[in-house]
Amino acid sequence: MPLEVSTTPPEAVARSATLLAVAADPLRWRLLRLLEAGPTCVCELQRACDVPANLLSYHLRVLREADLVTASRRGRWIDYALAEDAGTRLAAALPIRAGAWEVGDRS
Amino acid sequence: MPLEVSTTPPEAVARSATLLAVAADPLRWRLLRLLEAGPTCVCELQRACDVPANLLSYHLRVLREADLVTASRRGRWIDYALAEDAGTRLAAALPIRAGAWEVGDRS
DNA sequence: TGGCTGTTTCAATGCCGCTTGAAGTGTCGA
DNA sequence: TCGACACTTCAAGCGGCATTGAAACAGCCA
Repeated sequence: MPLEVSTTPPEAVARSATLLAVAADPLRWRLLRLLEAGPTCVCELQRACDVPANLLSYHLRVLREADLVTASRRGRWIDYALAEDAGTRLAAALPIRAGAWEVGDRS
Repeated sequence: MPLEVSTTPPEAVARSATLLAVAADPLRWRLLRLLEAGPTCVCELQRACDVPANLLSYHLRVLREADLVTASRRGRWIDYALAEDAGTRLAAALPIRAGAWEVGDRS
């Protein structure tokens, strides 16, 4: 018998991997980190990141479609904010947990 | 003054993003999860994942080069195991932490 | 030694995501 | 209504990474 482990369903693996991939881009990583400080309008993000506006917009869209951030228009500007569960969902998407090798072995 | 945040150095961002990208592949995600149960030889991983041997070897190499796993030969077989700090390093590579929105807003 | 299994490396291909330039939408002020 | 500003969308182009097939390497056993 070849070591029976509770196998994770393929679509759950895909979801986790995809979510991690969203955070695994340097620019998006930075955006998430910036937004941790609170809602921020695009122009401010742009000043902080120094990238062309359309590129910024593209990556913000990726974050939005992953439901990691939300956007809301305020007059002429658009504020982006971390989704409430963003941190939780990212942490949950990791394949292993910190210190896991110590507990190990759920039989 | 445009919201002074302690900015993360570019190479640190790159390291984190790269590490996350390693975990963000479905097959590698699965391998990490499998290895969480303890050291496992390649042939067993192959049975669990159902992928060609050379492809498996490629992804194990990626994990090895990211220092997320270690390999050790045992006779004819090669055992792979999670690196001790694998979980810690992955968790530390996330741009935001769970529950961060609650503390939020340092004005 | 020769053959077999387990595992890795090499070379080549194809696809997907990042980047870029240009055009489009929406809002405000003159 | 016109123009300026903030931001998004569209259409290519390019590069890197995952995948594949074939060959190489390493250890065991006859």
